[in-house]
Amino acid sequence: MSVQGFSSRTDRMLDRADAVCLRRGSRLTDLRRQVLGLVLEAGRPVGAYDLLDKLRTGHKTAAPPTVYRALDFLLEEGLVHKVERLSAFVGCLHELCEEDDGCGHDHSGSHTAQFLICSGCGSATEIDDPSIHASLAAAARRAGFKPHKVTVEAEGLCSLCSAATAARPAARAHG
Amino acid sequence: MSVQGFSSRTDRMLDRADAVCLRRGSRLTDLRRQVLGLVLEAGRPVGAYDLLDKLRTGHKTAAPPTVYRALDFLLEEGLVHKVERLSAFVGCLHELCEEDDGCGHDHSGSHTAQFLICSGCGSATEIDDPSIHASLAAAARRAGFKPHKVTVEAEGLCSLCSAATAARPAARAHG
DNA sequence: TCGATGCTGATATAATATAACGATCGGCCA
DNA sequence: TGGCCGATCGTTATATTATATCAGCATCGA
Repeated sequence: MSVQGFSSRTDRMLDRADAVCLRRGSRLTDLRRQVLGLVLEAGRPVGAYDLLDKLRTGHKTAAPPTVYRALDFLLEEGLVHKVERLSAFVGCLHELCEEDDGCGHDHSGSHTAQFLICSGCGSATEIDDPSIHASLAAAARRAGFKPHKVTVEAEGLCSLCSAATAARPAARAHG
Repeated sequence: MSVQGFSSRTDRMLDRADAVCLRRGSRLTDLRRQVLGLVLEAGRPVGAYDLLDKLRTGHKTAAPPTVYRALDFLLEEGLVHKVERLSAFVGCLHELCEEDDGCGHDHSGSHTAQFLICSGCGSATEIDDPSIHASLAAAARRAGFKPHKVTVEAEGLCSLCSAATAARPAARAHG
């Protein structure tokens, strides 16, 4: 059971994650569930040591390996992604979001992630554009390269920050 | 002047880099030239502290900021790229390679990089696929996102390693 | 000459990630 | 039942990557 109270939305996503793991014969332990919950609640890329701090509020003994091991598991299962440019982690909404039920993607084992990272507000929006994926797959094939894990990251300004910056050049964040 | 002897190929690339900087009004100082030379000679992604070690053979006093400042400059000028997945740096062949004279790409200020990273032999091949670029630009536009720096990294097996692995599963490297 | 700017030297420290070893828990099967 | 085994986690220590800060020095233009 969770020591911390997560939002009901997060809890539903955790239950989905649980089901996914069950189906695959892997175990979403309390600790892993806790870490995944923290990542999901953050709603933005969050660093391992930030997670560690939060984890410690309900788990005094946690140390770096505690959170890194949990993250390794979650990455392996495709439940979270790492944003390389930020050395930070985000939940994979395509796996866990109820709104995305019918998107048809199967992320299991593909380990591919595409992000639009806003340097204004720090958000990272996961896109999963089939045409980017296809172009990359084609280029790899031409090179005789067999891709295993693929990272696509664009850093720039989201629409809100871009509008805000146009209005007042010193703007740092929106909502 | 270089303290270390670089290959004549590297020297030619350094001269090109010098010309590029001159054209832009930036300065490829001895130190920066030295660091760029080390990156180019490596011929594969190389970590900042590896560079530091090499730099120290001819420059006893070098410290981390020495190499990071040089790398920041080189990144800004598009003369090297950072491979995020490896926290390592490679020369941008499209800027510096004589063979690529007529490729028509203008990388200046675009800060985009696409790599095929082989986990077998540690090579990182820069591709610069226009269709990947176009797909990404289109996806960003649809999201109202203005990309500034773009990273595309596929980790997997290059053709040589893939062949070697098929032949003898324990293989680690080719040539 | 003066100040502004850009580059480097040098020390210290922050931030991110892993190694290594032992303890515990559960399942599995002789 | 008892013992083995693999998976998970606790704990300490350390490795790796990156930045902050301040001082010195050169260059350039006013």
